[in-house]
Amino acid sequence: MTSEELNELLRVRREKLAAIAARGIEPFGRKYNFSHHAKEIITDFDKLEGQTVRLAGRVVAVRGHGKASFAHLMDMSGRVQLYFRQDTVGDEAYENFGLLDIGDIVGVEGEVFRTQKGEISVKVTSFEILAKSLRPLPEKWHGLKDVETRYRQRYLDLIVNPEVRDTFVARSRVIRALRHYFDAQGYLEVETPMMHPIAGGAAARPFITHHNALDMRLYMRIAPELYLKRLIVGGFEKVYEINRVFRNEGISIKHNPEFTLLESYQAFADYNDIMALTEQVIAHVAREVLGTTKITYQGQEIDLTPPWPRVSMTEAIQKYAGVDFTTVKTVAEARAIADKLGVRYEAKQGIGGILNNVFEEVAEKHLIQPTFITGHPTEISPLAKRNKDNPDITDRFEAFIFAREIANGFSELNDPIDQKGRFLSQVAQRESGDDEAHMMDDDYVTALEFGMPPTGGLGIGVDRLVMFFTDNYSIRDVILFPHMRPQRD
RNA sequence: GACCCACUAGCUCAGUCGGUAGAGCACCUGACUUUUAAUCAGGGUGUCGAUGGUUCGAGUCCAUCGUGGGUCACCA
Repeated sequence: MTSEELNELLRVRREKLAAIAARGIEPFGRKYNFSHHAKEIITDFDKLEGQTVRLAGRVVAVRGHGKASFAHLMDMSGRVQLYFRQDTVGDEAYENFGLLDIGDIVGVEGEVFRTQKGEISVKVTSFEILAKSLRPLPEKWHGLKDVETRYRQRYLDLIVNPEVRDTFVARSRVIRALRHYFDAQGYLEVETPMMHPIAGGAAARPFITHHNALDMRLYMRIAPELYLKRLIVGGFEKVYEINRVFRNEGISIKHNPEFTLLESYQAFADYNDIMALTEQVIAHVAREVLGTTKITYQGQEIDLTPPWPRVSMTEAIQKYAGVDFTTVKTVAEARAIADKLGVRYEAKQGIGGILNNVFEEVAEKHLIQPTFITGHPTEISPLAKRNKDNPDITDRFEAFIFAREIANGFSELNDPIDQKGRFLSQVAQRESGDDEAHMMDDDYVTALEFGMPPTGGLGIGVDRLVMFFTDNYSIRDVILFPHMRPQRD
């Protein structure tokens, strides 16, 4: 909608804007010193009754009654009723009141009182227009439902749908609780590069960008992992980072191209320590944010109280498909099991890859209550330490809640020779067409050659965690501005 | 990337068999000094997502495209 094509609703507001200016009033004000928030007027009424208060916020409803009018003012805390009387504010100010629209930002001064019908209100003695609103807000009763508009114009969603504001307040509290937990455990919060010459630490396609002055290709990071472990080599014993990573993949109810990942590393620990850390930190966040470790997600009761059961990947397959994968020695045998279960696999996949496919197909959907799955194949875990008794699997776990992977951790591979070999086999996979396989990172191997203590590492998808704690079904509902295509005509 | 669904007023939604655009809220005009989804009287404000096609006639049928949602694939 261009300015040349203003419809009546927009035109009327522009006319009021001009009328306000013609009266010598700035329609876009400067500052306003407010004394209270709307919610305080309600909660502290006994103390504030008869007192003069100053509030600032958005007019969200107006009910005119001739020479007196009611309105509702909304600020960050909530809303409170305003009462405007011609004989209280004066004739001129009451005419100015007539130029207000729903959506305008105002500052008001007035006396706290209770109306005949019992609603706590502020009897306005004077007010200022702090910002004229030139566009109508969505409807007061049904709110804004159109999901496209909600995401593209999130500010409207936040103005009109209070539960959306609650979700993002809760998101902030989740992240704060995570930080508090790691800080209290003696972890150092660090920031590592967002732009990487080599995109490592996860199996994912990166976004590619370019540095002009250096004339070099850079990748937006897909994980901070390899940098955080360099810090462990450097002598930090406990580090964590909470920030964005970027993966050039499809968008879905569970995926946004940029998402928030928490990674932590603890020197001299192993994956068992990290499993304990995981269930403790998630339970801690639940208590901090919700006051309980028993949550309801999509109508399903979920008990986050530690400890969570530990089940190996092969045990889970045994349990849910009745198949013993531990005896498999050849790819042919693995394929035969997959075929029998109707699980698809690719030609390039070995025993480990097929095992993982079978697990995902037969077991994952059963993992509603928090569960640690352990013993992931070495083939799909190029950065994890091999199990002492079985080199084909790693000391790794994934935590599942509501059939969704919420955390991933392992004993970090600190043997540079093994790591080099793992990279080489990843490179071979890349060369055979797997563009999600790892790239060779010689600099990282060099770091390991200086000696990295045995280390336990953890990654938690923060957005998904927020989804659980706010009972949201789509990741878009816990990301303020989810990725969208640009609008076209 | 594939398939399915949706797109009508500022917002939320109706729209029958293809017959020329509707409601509530919002908005405009008027009345109203304790209302609260205020009320009362009057007013419809629209490129029916876009472009083609079929038809005497398309919001409606067909095709292509766009955007969004869902399922699948990939991933956390």
